[in-house]
Amino acid sequence: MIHQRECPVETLIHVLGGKWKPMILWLLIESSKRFNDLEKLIPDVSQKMLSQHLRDLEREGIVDRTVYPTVPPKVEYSLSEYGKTLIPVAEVMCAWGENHNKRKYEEPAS
Amino acid sequence: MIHQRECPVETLIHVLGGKWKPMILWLLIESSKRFNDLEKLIPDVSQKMLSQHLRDLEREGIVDRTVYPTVPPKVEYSLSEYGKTLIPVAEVMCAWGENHNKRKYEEPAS
DNA sequence: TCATCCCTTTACTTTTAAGTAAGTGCATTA
DNA sequence: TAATGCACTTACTTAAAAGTAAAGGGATGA
Repeated sequence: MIHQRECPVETLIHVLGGKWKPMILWLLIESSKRFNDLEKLIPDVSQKMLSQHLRDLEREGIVDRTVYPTVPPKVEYSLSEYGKTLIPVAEVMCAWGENHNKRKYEEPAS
Repeated sequence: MIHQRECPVETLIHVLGGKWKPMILWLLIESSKRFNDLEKLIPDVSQKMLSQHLRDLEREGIVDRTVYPTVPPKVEYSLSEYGKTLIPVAEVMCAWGENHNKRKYEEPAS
């Protein structure tokens, strides 16, 4: 499982690597959401960054983008079937991250 | 396990987030290594970046730094006990990343 | 007629990360 | 005397990521 010269950990980190992508993924794991919903749920994200990161995730096949041709337009973002393969990974990462945050909080002077 | 407002996935990505940290972790999972070993094993890393990322990982408690007061100096970097908690996480991330790379290779025009 | 809503895109600026090159210290070897 | 090896650090430059502000398009409601 472990080779010397390649490090696929980088791949995952690259896919989820932007400043906002983890949060977007997290919210879409919960349920599909519209652009505006995400904008409201992610404090301080700019429309540009949200749009850009959603397009990145779409390009990787992780997120599906469904456009309903209504007026005003409605666009729904959801995890693709492939994107759902990230859920267990995200959960493991989440668990470690939560523990790490707790650890930092408990012993800030180490 | 899933909360609305926090996303600990970000924590992990932040800890492993630099350009070289995943590779460093990967190599240290395999075995402890010296500065020069890492430099040779990671193509194109500069001493500055290697040093900086090692210090980051040390600060997070993931990597132990052992100095042997010999001349020339010998410094060994190894995974700390805490750092070893990252191994299963890295393996899950690695597995997903490998699959993702394969997928990309198989259908580059999706 | 004018503003409104939603989902963007574009042009420009600022911030952050990474790269480059050189230098440090000290003991051993040539 | 000078060069070598190891493990860095510092100062400076460049590249990448993110932030800001504004505009667009097209139907609907006031």
